[in-house]
Amino acid sequence: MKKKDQSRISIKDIAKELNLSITTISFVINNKAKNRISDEVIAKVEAYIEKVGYKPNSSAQTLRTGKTNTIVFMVEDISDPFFSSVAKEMEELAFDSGYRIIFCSTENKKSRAIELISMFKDRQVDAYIITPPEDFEDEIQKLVSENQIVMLFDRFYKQADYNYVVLNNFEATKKTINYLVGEGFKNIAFVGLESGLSTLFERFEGYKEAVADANMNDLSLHLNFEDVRSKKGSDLFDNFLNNNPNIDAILFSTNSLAITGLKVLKKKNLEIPLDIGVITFDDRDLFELHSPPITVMAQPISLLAKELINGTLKLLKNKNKVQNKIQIVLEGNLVIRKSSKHTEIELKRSKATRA
Amino acid sequence: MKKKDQSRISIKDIAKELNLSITTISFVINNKAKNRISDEVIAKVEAYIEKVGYKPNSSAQTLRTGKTNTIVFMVEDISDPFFSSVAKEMEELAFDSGYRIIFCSTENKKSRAIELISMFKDRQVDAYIITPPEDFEDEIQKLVSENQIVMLFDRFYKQADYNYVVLNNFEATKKTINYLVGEGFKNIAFVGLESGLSTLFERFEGYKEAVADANMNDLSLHLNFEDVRSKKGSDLFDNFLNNNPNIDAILFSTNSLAITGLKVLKKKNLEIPLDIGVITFDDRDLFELHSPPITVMAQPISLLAKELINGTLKLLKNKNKVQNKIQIVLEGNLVIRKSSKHTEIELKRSKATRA
DNA sequence: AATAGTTAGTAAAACGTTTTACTAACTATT
DNA sequence: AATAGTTAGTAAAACGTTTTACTAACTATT
Repeated sequence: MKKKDQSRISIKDIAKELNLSITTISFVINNKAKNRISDEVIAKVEAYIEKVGYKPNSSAQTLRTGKTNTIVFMVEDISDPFFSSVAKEMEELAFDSGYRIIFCSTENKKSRAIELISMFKDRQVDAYIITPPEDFEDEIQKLVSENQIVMLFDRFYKQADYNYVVLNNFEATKKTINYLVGEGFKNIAFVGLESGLSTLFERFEGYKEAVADANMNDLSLHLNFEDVRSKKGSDLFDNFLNNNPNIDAILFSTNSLAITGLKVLKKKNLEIPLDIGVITFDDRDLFELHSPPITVMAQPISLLAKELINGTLKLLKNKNKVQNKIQIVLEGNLVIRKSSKHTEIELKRSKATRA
Repeated sequence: MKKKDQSRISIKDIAKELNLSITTISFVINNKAKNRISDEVIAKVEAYIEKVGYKPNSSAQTLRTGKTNTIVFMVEDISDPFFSSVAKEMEELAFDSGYRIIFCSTENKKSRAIELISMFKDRQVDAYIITPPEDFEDEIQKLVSENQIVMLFDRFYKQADYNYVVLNNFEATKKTINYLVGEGFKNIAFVGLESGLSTLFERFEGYKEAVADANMNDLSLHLNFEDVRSKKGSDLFDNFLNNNPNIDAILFSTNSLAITGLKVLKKKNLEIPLDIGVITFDDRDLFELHSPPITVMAQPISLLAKELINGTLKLLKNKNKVQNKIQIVLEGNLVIRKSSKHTEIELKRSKATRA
């Protein structure tokens, strides 16, 4: 019957079929028909759309309106459970609002992040949720100055006026160290990353302040991002332990660092917490199932996802209006397990004495 | 100078600026200028494009050509490390070929998968890589009959003629069970999912055949997908162990099942492998770091990602030509660790005797 | 009866590309 | 010198929407 039976139906087809103009069809589709088009016609059009299962062509809509209903979520590494679990919850929330999330990984590389942004600009995404790699503020600034909607996640630039959703890393770390001090640990080490990123920087600052408050020394090791999962990283950590035999507890600044670290501790046959207490940022099944279970400073995944999506949707809704920046700082949640309990140590010691 | 200085530059702007037609510009952009447009003009246009940083508007291209350079990757759960690590490698490979991957999670729900496919049809993605949920063959069939490019991943429909990249689950499981038999385990249990999905079905079939070959009994438990991470799942597994006290080894059919299972084993204070040997499908940091480290039947992540992308790109390239189905079956890789070694058991026993 | 206002629509332009069918001007061939 | 072929381009239509500016036919008001 139809000329091109195999391709999708368009507004034009509907208009022809119902003997109406495409304008009328468009008005009905976009709920702009009230007080303009008679109720009967509206009903007729809606019924026909329902019947044939018409769906607008989104590239045509995008071409015309400039909107894509797409939000990009650019993280360091989508296979890191912290990022992928936030991603999954965001996907869920955004879907209900008619938005799609596109995920991608920067590998913490500036050049890759620039390439990705350039590609997404071509695709006219509506908003950018970005976990910026090292040395990226200029690019963020550029994006913002081009009137794009930008939300920073996990790390931000304190001095400037951006939208962000982050953890209170400084306080979370202080709380963690204070807890260790309270448990009676005397030489608390910090294993972090060589980095200017706010997240990592603030965690280290929190550590330093808490340690100083307790009249303890700064015992810290900082690896390069690319060494964390390599032999070099393991070796550096191993040496660090050898050179500082007095260390009786460690805070790992990221979950990847903790995994590398735990492997080394295991190889060295160091018993947790008897020989060394352990705490890490970010919760994972791994830490819960570890023997002994590892105490963690957990980030509120669901809340982070919710704030990111709500914030971004709000920015989208009020685009082109003057609006306040969205700046949200959430608190971390210390989950205490056996790896950091001094009571465990005493238990073991008393057993050893009895034996 | 320009009328609309803030918006992006278009072909029209370039044509006007260089006193050429938009056709000419388009030919140069799309490398169709050879033998048609003089070398000087080509050079001039290319230089200008470079200078102003022109990038084509992709929704206009999509509207005109029907292509989006986008591949959707629909998995069960993007926060499952198995899927997210495949996703990450695919993203990398696809990027180099000018394609973008869009990830999304079905949660193994048919209705959700249908919604997602409908949305992606509106967005005219070029290809679908799908980990289908339960009872989804009709939908896949429909998609294929609409002349869409569809590649199945992880699970497939054996009787029909689809494109797929999967593990040889049957052989992988047989190999695993044969290994356990060789180690001297006598009552080997299988913990799987109640499911018609080929992956899970074949794993169970492999188990049954291997166990029968060894003249052992089928000792299996099958949970519902939604119970795996819940208390109900743990309780069912706990009861299963209580009701079958003779079990001396377990194969978990997925990594999530193993995590649930390991938590229960820990709570019950069962020692691995002394009280019970453990093997699971899929490798994760968790299994390597576990005490004792858990033996796994690992899937070849990088190879899976490579085959998926190469296969899909090939399908895209030869679209509308007659072409063979892409049907790839990869072998699993048994990584033996202490959780399944009978030598470990003997070591412990001899120690116990000496004590 | 003339005028103003309302109702129920429509025509046409535009978003930015790609591609088909054309052409003017030159060059080579008889 | 006429013709055929080639070179180097261009005009215009089309993809499927949204939206502005218009209008014909009523209805209400003076």
